[in-house]
Amino acid sequence: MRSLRHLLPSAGSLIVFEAAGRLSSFTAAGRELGMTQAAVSYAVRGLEEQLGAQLFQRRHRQVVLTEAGERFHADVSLGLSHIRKSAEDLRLQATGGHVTLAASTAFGSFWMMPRLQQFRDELPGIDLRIQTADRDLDIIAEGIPLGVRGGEPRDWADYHSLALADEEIFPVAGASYLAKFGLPQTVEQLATHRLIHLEEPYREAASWDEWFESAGASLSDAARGLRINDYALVIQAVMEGQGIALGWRHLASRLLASGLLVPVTDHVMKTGKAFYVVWPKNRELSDNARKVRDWLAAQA
Amino acid sequence: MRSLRHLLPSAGSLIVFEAAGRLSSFTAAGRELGMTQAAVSYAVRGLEEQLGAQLFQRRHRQVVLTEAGERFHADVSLGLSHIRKSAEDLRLQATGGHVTLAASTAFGSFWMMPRLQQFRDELPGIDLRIQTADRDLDIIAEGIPLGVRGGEPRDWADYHSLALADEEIFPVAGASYLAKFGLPQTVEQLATHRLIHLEEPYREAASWDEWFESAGASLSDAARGLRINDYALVIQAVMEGQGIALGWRHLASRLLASGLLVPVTDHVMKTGKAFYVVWPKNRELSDNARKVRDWLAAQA
DNA sequence: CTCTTGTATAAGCTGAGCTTATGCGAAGCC
DNA sequence: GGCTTCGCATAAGCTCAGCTTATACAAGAG
Repeated sequence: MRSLRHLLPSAGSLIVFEAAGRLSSFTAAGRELGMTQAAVSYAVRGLEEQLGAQLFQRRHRQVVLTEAGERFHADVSLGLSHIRKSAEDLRLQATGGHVTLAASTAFGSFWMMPRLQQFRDELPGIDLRIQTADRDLDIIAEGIPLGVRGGEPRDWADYHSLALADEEIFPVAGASYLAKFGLPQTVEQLATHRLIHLEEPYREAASWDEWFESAGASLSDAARGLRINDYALVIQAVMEGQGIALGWRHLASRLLASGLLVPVTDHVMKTGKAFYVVWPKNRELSDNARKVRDWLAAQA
Repeated sequence: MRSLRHLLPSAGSLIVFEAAGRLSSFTAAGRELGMTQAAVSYAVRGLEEQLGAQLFQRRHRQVVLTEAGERFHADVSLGLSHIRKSAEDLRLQATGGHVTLAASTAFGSFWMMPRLQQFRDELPGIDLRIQTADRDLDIIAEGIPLGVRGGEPRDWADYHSLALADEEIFPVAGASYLAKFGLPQTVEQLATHRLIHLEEPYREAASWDEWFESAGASLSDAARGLRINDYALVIQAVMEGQGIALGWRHLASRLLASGLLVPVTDHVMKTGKAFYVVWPKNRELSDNARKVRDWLAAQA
């Protein structure tokens, strides 16, 4: 089986051939492709010579496909249109219509979803796609224009970044839990309640131990309580009254505002880290991706 | 809708991309395509830049398609394989396996068919295709390598030619006709019989008038008798006893030898013309086409 | 630690892929 | 019939896209 590279004088001559056959004219094909008639003539002739078959009958001021040319044209036309559609989709995704944002499930659910209507109102015509994952995606490698990450920008040498929110962590409980067990008034009381622990396998997240330490206390039995490996599920459990969990302000703020979640104690742990929208240094953002980035930063 | 020519850095980069994705290696792709690894790297990078999307993750000693790259690869692979198949078929037809011979229906039926087994025995492995038509095809324009024509080579400036048979014409009848009406002994008697006239719309063929004139006689009522516009049908009618028709020696010889046709009178009209195998001056014959040509000429 | 090997990239080369200009011929028009 | 139009083929010339060779670097393997 021979490669097309050996079968053809150049792959570009296929594109030229397709246009000439469709338009029955070398001059019209040249116009469409931004070339001269002479270049089209040479390209078609090169193709005919390499394939050893006459593809066109040359008529007065016109060319007509031979029978063999007709068959070949049908196949080439089908193949190229397939490829063109795909290339256009890919380019659209990369440079236009679609913009993909890679983020955690929790960010998607609790930060972006409550703001989606606003996003649509302010940036109509941009098709935003959230790609969630249980780890921070290598968006450079994946060809995704934008991501949201927690941490410190100095750890991401290949990325630009803009801050979205500082990392502020405090306990949150659901109303039904508090109605049943009462609201803890002090850090010490809190330690006696049911605590829900987040255990993400890939992302580093602050734990209850760290929070109590930041409050100048200690948790005597760290093993007690529910353990869940997805923060979105943690929040669901809290709202259903299964216990108290640590809340990240930027994620919990909408739920707090609506009363679905209630802050517990007045101690807030500030890690010094923050959440950022990031994008690759090695590639220019499309106009739309830049707009999405700027919109995100404006929510800070 | 943008042309592929504007969407891609070069169409050739599609072929390179297809191979690299299939082989997960720029070095292996270069080997297959007869290029260096560096050229592959540049081609893929050009494609990525033009499309604005990362197609591969670069790993140690390996490349892996991104999700976007996978989708694009599937489409490119499908499109290119479609085109490759077609190009291979076309090239095979033009240069190898298939050889097409353009000829009249009569030549195909009465000259070639009786010799086909012999052809196959002597030139096994060549797929000969007879393309019949009611006129002499412009085989240069149609991209057909060989043709059979009656006439004079000086009328075909663009063709080479080799003689197959002189044009010799005499009346032939079927056995059932002769059993019923008797065998005409003289040209004058012949004139009283049922004569079948050939009226081809495009090819110039000798008529009964011409034949009688060559025999020094005249046909008093040229309108009398069956008129048929296809010589193969003329011969069928003769064999079914509908009348007597003019026979061309090179076409009728096998039928005469088997007794299906009987020569009438001993007058033979020689036009000074002949039948030739012809092929275009502007293009080299493939090996197989040359073999077919030589085989045909050897039947003379 | 050394070695292997496959990707990226710099520097340089060259001929494929055009361009401009012109010739030719088939149609159409008057 | 002569004249005009215009689209294909082809000659001559140009140039930069598409390579090549050489080298740097890094991830694995042993």
